[in-house]
Amino acid sequence: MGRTTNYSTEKRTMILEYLKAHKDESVSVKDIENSLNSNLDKSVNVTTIYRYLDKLSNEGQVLKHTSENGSKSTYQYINPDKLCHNHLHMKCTSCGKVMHMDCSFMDEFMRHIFVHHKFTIECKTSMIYGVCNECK
Amino acid sequence: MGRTTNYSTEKRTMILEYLKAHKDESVSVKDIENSLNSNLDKSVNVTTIYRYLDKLSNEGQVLKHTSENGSKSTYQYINPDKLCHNHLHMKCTSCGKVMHMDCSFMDEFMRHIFVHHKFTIECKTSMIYGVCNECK
DNA sequence: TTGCGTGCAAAGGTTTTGCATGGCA
DNA sequence: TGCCATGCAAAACCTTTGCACGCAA
Repeated sequence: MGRTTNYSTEKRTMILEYLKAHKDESVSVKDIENSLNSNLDKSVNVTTIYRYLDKLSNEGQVLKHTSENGSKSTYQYINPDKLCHNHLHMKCTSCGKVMHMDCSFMDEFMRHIFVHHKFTIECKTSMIYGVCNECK
Repeated sequence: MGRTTNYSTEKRTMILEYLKAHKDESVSVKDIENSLNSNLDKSVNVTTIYRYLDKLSNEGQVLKHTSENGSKSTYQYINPDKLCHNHLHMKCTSCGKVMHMDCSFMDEFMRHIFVHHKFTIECKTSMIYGVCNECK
């Protein structure tokens, strides 16, 4: 969790702002690229996006998920105060929204898994897919 | 679920037997390829493996998962009598073993998610990662 | 000035597709 | 015989890496 040097650059600001603006979703590199490069004068290279996302992911500021039936990873900004390693996440396969399962039942669930299935869940990399209320 | 024509060929038998022999794990195409092609006289092409896995996946005979921090998919054979769309699965990131969470608590969990989070889980594509008892 | 950030091109790895051939039913 | 299965090569993607240059501190 050691905070490394963190230059503030225009490109990084653009990427981070996109992530913050879409904090309810888990977005792909393509999403970011397409959005940022619609402003033709201010473009960001894919490599830069990958590297910065990787950095943010290591610092715990975004969650990285590699899932669904493409081989594409998606990334989601998380509020610094959210303890995302303590609860699971549910992603709507229709609209892409990601919900935090941060309720008391989560603890019960983890305990059950641990006691009855002898399995220690790693929330950070797990993702539950399904359909949200609005999309039904 | 409509059963399509299903030719029985030597290659398919080889692949299916490998899957059955590793039904506790979710295996990659590379795994299958490497294993089958250690018999130098009887080799199977990667394309064939992909196409057959795709077919089996559509028929519901294997679960396809695209996860973890590589962009690799893994596949797991499931017994025809297992109702894998009714429960979640837990995969050990260390040994690759996949456990079926088919217990009564699962229903309770699904109900909680549905009632309190207004979210309908799709078990087939979801995967919970963590570490199993033996690997701890 | 120093070291990190960025872009470009190229490479690496996984998965898909087109096409001709082979093989089951 | 009529399809489907297979292999090969190539293409399509996503992601990573090397290297030279740019830029924040």
